[in-house]
Amino acid sequence: MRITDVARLAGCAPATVSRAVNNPDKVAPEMRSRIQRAMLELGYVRNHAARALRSQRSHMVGVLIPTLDYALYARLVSAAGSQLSVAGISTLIATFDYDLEAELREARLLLERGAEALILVGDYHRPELYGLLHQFNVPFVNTYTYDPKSIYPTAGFDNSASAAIIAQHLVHLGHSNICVISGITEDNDRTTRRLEGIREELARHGIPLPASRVIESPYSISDGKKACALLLSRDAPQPTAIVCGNDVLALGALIECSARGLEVPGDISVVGFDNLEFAMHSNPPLTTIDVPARDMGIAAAEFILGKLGGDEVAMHNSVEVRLILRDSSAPPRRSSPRRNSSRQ
Amino acid sequence: MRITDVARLAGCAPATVSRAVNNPDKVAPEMRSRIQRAMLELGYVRNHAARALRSQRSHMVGVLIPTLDYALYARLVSAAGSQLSVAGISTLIATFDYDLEAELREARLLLERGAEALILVGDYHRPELYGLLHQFNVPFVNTYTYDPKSIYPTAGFDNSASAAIIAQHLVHLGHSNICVISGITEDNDRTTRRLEGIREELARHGIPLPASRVIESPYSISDGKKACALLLSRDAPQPTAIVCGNDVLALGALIECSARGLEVPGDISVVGFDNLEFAMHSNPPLTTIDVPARDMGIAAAEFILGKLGGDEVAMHNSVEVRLILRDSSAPPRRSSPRRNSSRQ
DNA sequence: CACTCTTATGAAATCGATTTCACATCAAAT
DNA sequence: ATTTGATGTGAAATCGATTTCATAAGAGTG
Repeated sequence: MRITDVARLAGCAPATVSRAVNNPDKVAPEMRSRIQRAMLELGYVRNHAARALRSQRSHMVGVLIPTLDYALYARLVSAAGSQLSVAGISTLIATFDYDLEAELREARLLLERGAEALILVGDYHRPELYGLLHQFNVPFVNTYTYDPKSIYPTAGFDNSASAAIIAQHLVHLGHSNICVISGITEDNDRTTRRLEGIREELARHGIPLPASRVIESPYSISDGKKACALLLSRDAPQPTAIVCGNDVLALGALIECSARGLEVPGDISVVGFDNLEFAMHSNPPLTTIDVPARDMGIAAAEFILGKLGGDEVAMHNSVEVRLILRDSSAPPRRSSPRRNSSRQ
Repeated sequence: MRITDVARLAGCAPATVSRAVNNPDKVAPEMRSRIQRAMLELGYVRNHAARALRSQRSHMVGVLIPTLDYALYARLVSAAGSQLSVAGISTLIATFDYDLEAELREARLLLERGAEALILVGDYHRPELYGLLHQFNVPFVNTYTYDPKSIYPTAGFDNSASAAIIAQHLVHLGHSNICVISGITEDNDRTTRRLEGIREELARHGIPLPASRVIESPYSISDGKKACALLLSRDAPQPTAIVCGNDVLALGALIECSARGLEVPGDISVVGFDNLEFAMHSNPPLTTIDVPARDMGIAAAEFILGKLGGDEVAMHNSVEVRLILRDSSAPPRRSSPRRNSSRQ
């Protein structure tokens, strides 16, 4: 079922069929409908490999995300995907499980498969990846980060500043005995910067954050629970607030607190980051930072489309994060360790 | 950076480079390493389009799932993906948002892109999809379903029988005043069969399930809450148990019950289906059916690999579901509405 | 030693759609 | 009426790796 078969049935040259498919207005209406009919009759489906080979355009864009788990990146991926698909571009999804070596391997595969551009997450990547991108002259954009000073395009938000917002919220409520459950920071700029942002904001208010008050934890509810348990069983005054690097860890912390009979937010405040769906349904509902993942996906797609179209496009696009106040955060009790420590 | 460049640098014919890449043992070791060096030096990456065009093998398999949300299919996809990747096959992921027309469109795109096989979800598909698959002579497998009588290959489990298991569990506990929150059944064999399974099991015990006791609900926590609220505000004795078509709806129901001051399982039992991660962490932990999504993905991949390799493979593969007993189900209270209704 | 059989390599054809270039036709303009 | 330009179509070259077929060199055999 080749293009020549369609051409034969329609009584024209293959070139004309090709035009009818790719540049309909270059073909006379009568001929066009004849070709349409022939294609339908034969059930013709064009051969993408041949098309890509000759035209040097694959009409595919690669999206390289850490994981499909927890649907964390699902909104970004599907928003970008539908944005790209209206331009006739399909998305190739690849995951690397937070392993930058694997990311490099997958990127190579995507390029081999002809990806015309890449949407990445974060700005920590192996130098070889940037090299590849340069060598192949492939446009790309780092999402989940926004950094106008970066030489690489970004589409996202400032993780450090956003984390600072929620830390500040706790400080303003009166907390000073604060602990942090961070995501694993190794090879991960999002978790690293969020932790930095928290640390800096606390420092700005004269609150130190020694290593003993920070636990890095893998991304799961159970691990969040464990981390929280560890923090609460430290040989030290119990924290009045726990800042979590994401909502999943925060949920784990919430569960651990209630398992220990601690009231949230009465005894202890817990805050998250991401505003996943369950955050508004947890008990109590979670104070968190809303990350507009859809917008990021759209921004990334627009950037890529612009680049591919040869347009002049802004290198950096930011999306708006918002502090979502719910019931998991409140001022510390007056009889809290905070007073103790401030009395010292 | 073409294969001829590598050949020139290595001092051999393009054909030899091709062999060195695809059939290393057909090339003398000395020549092979010369070619390797040349490829590395030039940063050669092979052109997939050309390869696919000539060899008529795309080394790609399509996975067509309803949605990326809730990571419902993430485990299946990633398990299948890693299984396929060891055979040098990449996965193309496409989603259709529970719209069978969209599924058909996406399938066409996948085939156009050269997918050598398709992994599908469920066995409700547009007839045209089966037609396409036949026309292209592309192997495929329906996952999330197991039906040895089907003429199409399946890899999964019997949704009806599995739902019956959990319904039976409630009946054995002594419940007879039972309501159901089902997923949307239109165009969806999984939700349809689960509901059927529940209905049949209850009927087997002489418990009818009139339409007034069943609500179909979209897939989200909020919708689960709403559905539960609707059931609980019916003008009828309150049910002693609610069977939910999946864990997300069950979580919504759990939340709604506790918002109404109903104790689970004291006042009312709630059960789910899927055993997502949060099910063990909900309050109370959720009685549910464990669906081994990984195993399904692996089974599907193995089937596809076998088919592509021309092996004789079993048409139908089942995976083991398990009833997971947790604290959200218990016998009805003696003073429960059940007694009232049986007295009438 | 002649002969067959492997094994390693190269030359050239090939996959199927796109694209360039050429050509014919017809309308508009001088 | 001739020229110019626009438009629609076809012939043939092309994209880059693979594969077939041919051949040369070397290994093994009687």
